Amino acid sequence: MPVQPINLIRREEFIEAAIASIHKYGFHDATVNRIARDLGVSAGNIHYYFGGKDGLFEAAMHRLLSRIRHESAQQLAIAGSPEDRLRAIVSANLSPQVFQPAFCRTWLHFVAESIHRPALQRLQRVNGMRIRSNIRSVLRKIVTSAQANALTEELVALLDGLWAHRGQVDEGLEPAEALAFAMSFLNHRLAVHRLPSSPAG
Amino acid sequence: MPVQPINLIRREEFIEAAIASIHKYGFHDATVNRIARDLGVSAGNIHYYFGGKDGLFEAAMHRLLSRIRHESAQQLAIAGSPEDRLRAIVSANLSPQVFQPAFCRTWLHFVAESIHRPALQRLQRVNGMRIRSNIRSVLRKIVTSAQANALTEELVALLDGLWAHRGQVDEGLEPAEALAFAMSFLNHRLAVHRLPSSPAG
Amino acid sequence: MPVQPINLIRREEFIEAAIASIHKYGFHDATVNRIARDLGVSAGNIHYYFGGKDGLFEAAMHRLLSRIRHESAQQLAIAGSPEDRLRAIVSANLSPQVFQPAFCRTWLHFVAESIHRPALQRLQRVNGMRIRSNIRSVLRKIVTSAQANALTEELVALLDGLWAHRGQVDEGLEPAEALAFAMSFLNHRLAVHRLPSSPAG
Amino acid sequence: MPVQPINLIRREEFIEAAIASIHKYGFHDATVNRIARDLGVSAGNIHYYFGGKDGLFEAAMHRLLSRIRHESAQQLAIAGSPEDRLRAIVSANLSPQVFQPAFCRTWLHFVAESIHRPALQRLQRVNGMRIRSNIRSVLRKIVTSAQANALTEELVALLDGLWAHRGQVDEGLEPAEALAFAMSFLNHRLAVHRLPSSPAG
DNA sequence: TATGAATGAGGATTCATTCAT
DNA sequence: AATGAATGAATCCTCATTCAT
Repeated sequence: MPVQPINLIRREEFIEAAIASIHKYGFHDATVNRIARDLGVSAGNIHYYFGGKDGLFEAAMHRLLSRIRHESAQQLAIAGSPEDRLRAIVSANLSPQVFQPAFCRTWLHFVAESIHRPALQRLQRVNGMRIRSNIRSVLRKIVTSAQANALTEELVALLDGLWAHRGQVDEGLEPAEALAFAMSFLNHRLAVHRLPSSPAG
Repeated sequence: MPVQPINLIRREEFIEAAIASIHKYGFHDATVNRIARDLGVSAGNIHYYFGGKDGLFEAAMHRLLSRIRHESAQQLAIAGSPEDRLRAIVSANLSPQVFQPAFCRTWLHFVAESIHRPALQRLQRVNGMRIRSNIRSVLRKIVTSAQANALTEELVALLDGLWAHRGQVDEGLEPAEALAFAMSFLNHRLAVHRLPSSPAG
Repeated sequence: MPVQPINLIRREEFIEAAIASIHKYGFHDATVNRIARDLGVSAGNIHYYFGGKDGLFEAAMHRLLSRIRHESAQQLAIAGSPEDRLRAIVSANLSPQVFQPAFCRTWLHFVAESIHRPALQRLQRVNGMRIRSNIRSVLRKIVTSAQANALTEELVALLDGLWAHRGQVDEGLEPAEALAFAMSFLNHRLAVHRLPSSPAG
Repeated sequence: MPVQPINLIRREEFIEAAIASIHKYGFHDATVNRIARDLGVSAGNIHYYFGGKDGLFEAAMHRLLSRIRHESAQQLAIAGSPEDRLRAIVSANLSPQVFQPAFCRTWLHFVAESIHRPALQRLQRVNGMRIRSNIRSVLRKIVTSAQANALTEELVALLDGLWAHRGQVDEGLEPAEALAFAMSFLNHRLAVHRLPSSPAG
């Protein structure tokens, strides 16, 4: 059972085919036969390259989260102020490259399935910790630690909610719209903390 | 094959068992046999009462959404001002009665599955329209129509994100915490609009 | 298990419903539930009146063959010469009362199923012996014994073939047409034997 | 799911096993499991090769009718005069190769089942048209067109009746006997038309 | 008599997986 | 490296049958 990445290009093709199949047929109906057929190869290859269906799906989820992480890294590289960095993270999670139906839908399925699948759950948990850590560390430069914690959860929930929405409907929430909503949230939400006095005062 | 609700009590038992099974085994492994066995009856009954597995799951999703709707109605009944009504809606969606792991997890599965299942999608779509309509109508009494639209999407996304989070981890986000995050969002977010002048000048 | 003909009228209703269901749904899909539902009663009654599905179907086949036998008896009662008697038998088997799609189709199913069902096979065998005996006894008054044997088989095969045809297509072979074919056969076939010398002579 | 005849030999094995199973267990009890088990393979193969049970049965019926057609073609190839051709057709339909219990019984089941199964009905209909057309075209060279039509129906009904008989009883009507009856019919029936004047005067 | 809820065996079918080639 | 035939467990579902009411 050679699991070594002998042929990385081949693996990538399978992973993309898997994501495409989940998007096309749904998680339950994305069978190894269909994934392989859409790729024009035999189903046996999936076991050769990934050890089995679970292996392929884990690789696919890993790939999905890597793409988001990569997008964030790119946007953060050109960001300056803490607020710019925050906007970079949000922007990265909603960029047309990652915030596309196929990705959001597959992510939604992975999140739902991850509950009863340790391997997927681990990936999801690590990713959640990473993004929260990123956001929190930036926020602490702007607001108090307590406020940073709350705001982090709000922001993560908002992003997850937008992804869930995008994954549900074929046409509805375009990246630009989603970004507008998120930026609206961010601007208004941060504005309160920048004020000299509490509004309820 | 009576599809009409002949024996409503029996149907409720099956629906609860279905939700419990999805929570316990996951959507994919919540088979008719397991659901029936956990209830101590024969699998054939599911087809007798619901016409099939899909029928049961549709009824279960319907039940789930009804619970949330019912909770909202109750909380709204005692709410006075528009802001109170808004908090009532948020509070209802995060109350211990509905914001429980079994419900959030099942909801997460339903949302993911609904994409390729017209019957579930319809339920989800109607529910989404209803909650957005509720929130928007209240918000329009506080802020401008444009602001109401944006705020509605932000709030819905936040709630969906919190539900997704609660559905993913067995122990993590308690109803009280989630409510605190949502209220924090609501208070700070509305505060901006209550200010005499925009902070950005 | 009261199998006694307590309520003969009720039994007749079930039998007619069974034949109608076989005609309507086909033998395989004529389930006890469907038969009972079409009659507006509960499926349990079939077991009460007939001991089970097999009992009902045996009764139905018995009824079917009785109808043909009854029709033959009626036609034979008014027949005079041997040739008239022969025509009476043929006419009875193709009369509009018995040579109807529902009967022919059900008969076809019974014949096919009878092979592996002793109870049905016995009925079919007895019926076959009876009709052959009837035809042969009449023929012996017209032709030689050897010729009578051959002609009997030819005539029975012809009638069975016409029934099979009528059972297969919804609209095609009307009783009048079938009767014309059978009479054509009979007249021409008997004509040969009435000739003073063999045609090949 | 390859529907193309990739492995024709394997397909033939399944078809023969299907016919044997229908002969052995009856149509209703010829389950995919039994057919596969009798062949010493797994039931899944039937779906792999034929797409399902229906596909196998359609292929089996097709095979059955092909055999008869093939037999007719062979016999017709060596036939000379119109009457010889007629005898060839009759002889082909009653030859020991095709007029065997397994075939006649399976045919009987197919005919009965074809009523509610479009795919089987189409095969049966096409076959009926072909054989009628063959017989009629030969008969038109011997008798008038009107007589040819009637005689065709008589002959087809006779053959169908003989097949039905052969399919019903395990041992009863041997090919030689059936052929004798059919030839008796043919010779006597044609004799009338060869006479200078009708016997009825 | 009659009902209809409940059963459980048995059906076709799907699918990940294996393995000889 | 790749195929695709073959497997067998597991799934949903159907149905005749039973039985308390």
